[in-house]
Amino acid sequence: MSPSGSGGRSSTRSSRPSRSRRSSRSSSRSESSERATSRSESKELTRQALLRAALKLLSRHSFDSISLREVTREAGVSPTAFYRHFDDMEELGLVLVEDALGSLRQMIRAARSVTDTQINVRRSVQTLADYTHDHQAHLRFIARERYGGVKVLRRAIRREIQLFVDELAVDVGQLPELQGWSVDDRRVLASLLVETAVHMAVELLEARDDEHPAIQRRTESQLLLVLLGVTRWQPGRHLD
Amino acid sequence: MSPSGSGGRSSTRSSRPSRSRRSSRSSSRSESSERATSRSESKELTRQALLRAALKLLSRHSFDSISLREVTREAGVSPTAFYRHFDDMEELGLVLVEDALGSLRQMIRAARSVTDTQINVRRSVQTLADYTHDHQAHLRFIARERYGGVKVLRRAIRREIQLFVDELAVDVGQLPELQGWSVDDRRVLASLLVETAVHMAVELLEARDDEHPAIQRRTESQLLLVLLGVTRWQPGRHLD
DNA sequence: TGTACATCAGTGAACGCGCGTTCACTGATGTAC
DNA sequence: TGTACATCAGTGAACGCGCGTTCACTGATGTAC
Repeated sequence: MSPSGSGGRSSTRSSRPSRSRRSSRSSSRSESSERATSRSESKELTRQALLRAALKLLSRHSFDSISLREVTREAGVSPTAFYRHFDDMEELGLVLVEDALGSLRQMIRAARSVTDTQINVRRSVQTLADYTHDHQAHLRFIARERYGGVKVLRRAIRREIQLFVDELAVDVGQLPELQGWSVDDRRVLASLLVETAVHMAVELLEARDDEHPAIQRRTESQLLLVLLGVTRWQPGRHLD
Repeated sequence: MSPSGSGGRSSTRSSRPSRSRRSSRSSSRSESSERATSRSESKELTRQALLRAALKLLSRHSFDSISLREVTREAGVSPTAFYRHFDDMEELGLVLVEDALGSLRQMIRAARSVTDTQINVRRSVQTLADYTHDHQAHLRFIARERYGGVKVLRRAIRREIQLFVDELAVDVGQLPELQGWSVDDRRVLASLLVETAVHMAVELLEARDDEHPAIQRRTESQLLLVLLGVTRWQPGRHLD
């Protein structure tokens, strides 16, 4: 049975074509087979269906509490098929973290231009908000598991967020106002910016649509407040 | 069987005296019975044992994934005894949220004096750090379930944190630098301070002991950065 | 104080259910010639 | 192109287990007189 096969157990599931994936003309293009990767292609489709199914379940439950059988049921596949793709749920979880942090990494990169003028703050916040809207499932998963019940996932998320902060710390070092700031001072700023961005993202996920503008405006103000502080900061002098 | 009774299923459990709770002299103090509340007292002990057991399990797992039987096993009580105290796990969870937010409320109150001078920042951060250390289980639970898989808990936590922010927003309004700030501006500041405090708390919970000083110092710097921004903030002028 | 009855916190057996994992299997896809 | 064999993604039955909840119960605590 294919991921979208006729199992008929989960009531509403998006159907995808599981056969006839080759729509190009059948004229022999070359000597190699025209549809050579068919088996591995369909295996990959099932793998993606499992990941998508898990992500869907994770919008309502924490990783800790979803079962292998639930995931395969949602994916339209028998429980045993799972083991063709992952050793266990934990391995699937780590793949999800990687995928999701790809999203988060892009989001944080979009925040890089935050540290300049007021216009940029507003535009960057809008970019972050759009990104959040387009990657709700991944971001919700990250927010949920960042302090969730599965240690290995917490660790993986924590490590990646630290990398974002370090990256942003290097980046802000190029701004004129921050000449002469120590690495530590730049990390202080970077983590505050990242946390404020992440906080906006998770607030947007929790909120009703009509609350979004207020949340974005609040985040804009908070970033401006921080940036005003930056102009008065005396590197290394505040904590003597 | 009492919470600390001879069930003998969970291997290491702290034993508490379940009898002889009256240590005061037996001289008839009044006409009413000297140990009249014995039955309700021991019921309360079991209730507390269930809550404590749940909190202990929640240090390693999310609420979503712990079972009623696990909780009663940890509490040293039969599964059916649970229903003498709570309708279901969700009800127990809401009680835990209330208890834990009592802790968080005190913690945030300790942060109120943050908004003045550098000395106060350092002292307030230390107060928050001490508080975190003393209420690890409650704070971990809040951090985990704030964006966790159980909607009713998320809602309860979210609502209470919003109350903290509002409370702090009123409080900072009395500072000389904030005269003339609108309610919205004060809330912007208050939520930034609360989030920074909460973030420090959860970072401390995740970190090794030797990492704590660095986390506290970073938080001090972040709060100072924000407070520097406050002195340059022009109420209502930044978002025209 | 003593006795007879009521209350009720906690018990233990039983139930049907979904779980993770194993196993031998099926049949379409892929490959060698 | 055609045939014979190999590969392997996905299947379905089976297992033992822990789950939430029900039920009739026990016996210590509480109360009325």
